Amino acid sequence: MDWQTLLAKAGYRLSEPRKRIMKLMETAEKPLNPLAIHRILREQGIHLGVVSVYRTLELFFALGLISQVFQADGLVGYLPASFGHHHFIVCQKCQKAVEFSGSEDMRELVQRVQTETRYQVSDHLLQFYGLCPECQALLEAGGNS
Amino acid sequence: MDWQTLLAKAGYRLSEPRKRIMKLMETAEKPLNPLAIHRILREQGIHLGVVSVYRTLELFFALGLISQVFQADGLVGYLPASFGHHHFIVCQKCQKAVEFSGSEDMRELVQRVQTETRYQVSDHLLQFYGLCPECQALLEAGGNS
DNA sequence: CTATTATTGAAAATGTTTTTCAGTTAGCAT
DNA sequence: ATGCTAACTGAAAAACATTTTCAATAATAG
Repeated sequence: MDWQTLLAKAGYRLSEPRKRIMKLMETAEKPLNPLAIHRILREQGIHLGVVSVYRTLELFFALGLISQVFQADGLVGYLPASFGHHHFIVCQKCQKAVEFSGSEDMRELVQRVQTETRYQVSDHLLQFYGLCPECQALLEAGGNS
Repeated sequence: MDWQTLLAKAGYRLSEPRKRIMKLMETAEKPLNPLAIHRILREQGIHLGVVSVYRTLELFFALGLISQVFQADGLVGYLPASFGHHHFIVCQKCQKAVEFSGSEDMRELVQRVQTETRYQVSDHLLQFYGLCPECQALLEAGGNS
């Protein structure tokens, strides 16, 4: 089920700004924050107000259509969220973000944390940082000179 | 080694605002953001500028003396960071945050992510959300009525 | 096609963070 | 203990980011 169907089923309209914003995020390789989205779309000649960006992101995030991605520089950006449980890994050099799946591997850790803290775990935030293949290759090419 | 020694060894001074801010975070059970820290200290009769709060948090974070804690409501707060590898679990009801240790349990996941994405993992962001013992107890007490 | 109302964006308002710079203070040397 | 230095402070201003207000526009159901 694509995002447009999900949006309609949730009772929201498919407006032009919403389409443009989602399309931009779908074609972006790195997370984009509200002001960056606004600037880029303006540069592309698409006329929209910054408040629409904020509202759209807020709605899409609430509906689970997009995910927050925490960049190494402290900024928070957004990228489309695929169906099911997923997280992102972000390149510390070029900010390119790629999704990886699931949380099956964390069961032991969750158990330990629950035992250790006596909290009842219900959710988690997980993200990795590292170097993407391309930046690794650049680094290795530079390292050999 | 306590935070004061670490700060001195890094070449920074132990000013009154810095002491007050750290003390507040040390006695807080929930993460505090810059404006909350400023407000609370002002309410306690401690006169300091909001810019000192921002600068102090920035420095302490850079030195690893405090950690960012992502609250369920989307806000980011800070709490003292203990030595070594650690993360936080935050109560979704009362915001109380407790630290838990380490990342030994994540080795398998890291391996899988590296294989899956071909990224070279160097860091990660991990936080859990759930109910603290006290809120669990309150919920159970309410559930039985 | 029309009517309805969700959605938009400009402008204003509000909130947050950073810069500037003169005054204050932590801590080192004597 | 005292003096000195430069790190640090905070008020004010500036800059930046986000939200509110409200009339106009547009998506979509009938």
